[in-house]
Amino acid sequence: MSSLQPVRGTHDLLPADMRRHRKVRDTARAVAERYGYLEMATPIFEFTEVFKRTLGEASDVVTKEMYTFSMKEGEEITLRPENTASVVRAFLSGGLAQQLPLKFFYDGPMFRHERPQKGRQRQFHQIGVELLGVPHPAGDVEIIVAGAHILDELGFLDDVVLEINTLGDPASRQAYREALVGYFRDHRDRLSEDSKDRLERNPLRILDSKDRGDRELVADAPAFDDYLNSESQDFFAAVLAGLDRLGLNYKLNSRLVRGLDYYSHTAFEFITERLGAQGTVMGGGRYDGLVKLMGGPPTPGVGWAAGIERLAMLLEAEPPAPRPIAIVPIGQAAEEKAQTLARDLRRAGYGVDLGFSGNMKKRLQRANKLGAAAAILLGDDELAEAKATVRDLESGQQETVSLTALTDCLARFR
RNA sequence: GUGGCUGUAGCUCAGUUGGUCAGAGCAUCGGUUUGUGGUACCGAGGGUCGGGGGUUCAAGUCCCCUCAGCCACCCCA
Repeated sequence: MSSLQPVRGTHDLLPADMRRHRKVRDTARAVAERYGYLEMATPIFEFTEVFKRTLGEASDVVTKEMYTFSMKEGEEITLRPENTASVVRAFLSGGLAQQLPLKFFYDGPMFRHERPQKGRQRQFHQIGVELLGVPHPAGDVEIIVAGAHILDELGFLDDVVLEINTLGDPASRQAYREALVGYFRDHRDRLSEDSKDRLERNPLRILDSKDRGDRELVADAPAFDDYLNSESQDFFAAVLAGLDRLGLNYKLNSRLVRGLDYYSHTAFEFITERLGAQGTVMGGGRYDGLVKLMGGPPTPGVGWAAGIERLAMLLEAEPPAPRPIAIVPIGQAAEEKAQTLARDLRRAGYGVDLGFSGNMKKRLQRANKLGAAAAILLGDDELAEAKATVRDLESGQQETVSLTALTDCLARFR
């Protein structure tokens, strides 16, 4: 392997990629702010314990996907594999429990040592929102609707379906889980290898197995509905009613589950067919047990996270690069004048390209390549009269104006 | 982590049964045009054929290992 290759599963974001990412981030942040979700950021690493405790010792992420480092002082730190645990940690560190409810938006890199694939990298980026302190189904509804709103603003709500399910409250969950484990234990020999493993670590996930044999077993497995107590049923019904009221379509999917114990009630994913197997573009749910699990006061929470790379891939239009105005000096005197002119125009708010070398032809070629909207030709002829020639690079038309009138003349290229 | 496919100039690719097979288009650079870009024409540079090892008189072409990408599983955003 060449040391000049980027580390497996990492990618450089060159300007064109960056523009797509920024489009996603900026759109998401702007929409989130309309719902009152304010941007915040946590460090990209935390004490390993923060993730171990919350994600569960047995979870895939903790057992094999974390980038963990031992520091000289004996501390163990981990590059964050997701952001919810960090946000809750910040909530507790900052003593924010007095200010509920809280609404946060974040974006940033996450790290997971998985096998790379399209839409799945080892360093990837997420945007996300968290709503803390709201026990009502209206909170779930707001979170989901805000997510849909972002997808809509990005232009691909139609390419995505919202799948939703309930995991019930802890009591319902526990009862169902026991019934499920009992059922699958009785048929253990018919389970796939993967599912035998899941049976110990995360039995609910068996429901979502793609294995044929598993699916046959699942078909006759106990149904969650029979174990949902009335409170849980009412809660879910209220969430769905809220979505209905706001006109957001969804598809019930009883196989959609979350493995971790702190999850409860609502679980949802926005899924697209356009990205192959990595079709989940935004996913989240309610995590009423998390804050307490981390040692804080019992505090309900709901949120989602979305993969920026995946969303960026769905973007139809290439976000355009900024179009500068090119200054093309001809001759030594003009070159010096061009520097002060560039300064003045930039201060006036224009994007200005001033090349460092080359004759007129070269500079015009460069201006064209950059997509410059206009070129300002500065030669001896113009300088002698304190004028400049402004050339519209689209139409090819040009006119000579006095330097004092230049800013006005350029206004249409803004 | 498991299985499968792929890897030739900056990019997209062609290279037939191992023997002028190191090529094309685009891009880049130069010229036609020493005050006018985008079009056109002419020309040039650029590749240890992902890397390493092996088989052979001879390997881009066959074998092994390795790295990376892609697809699926797993997991999830």
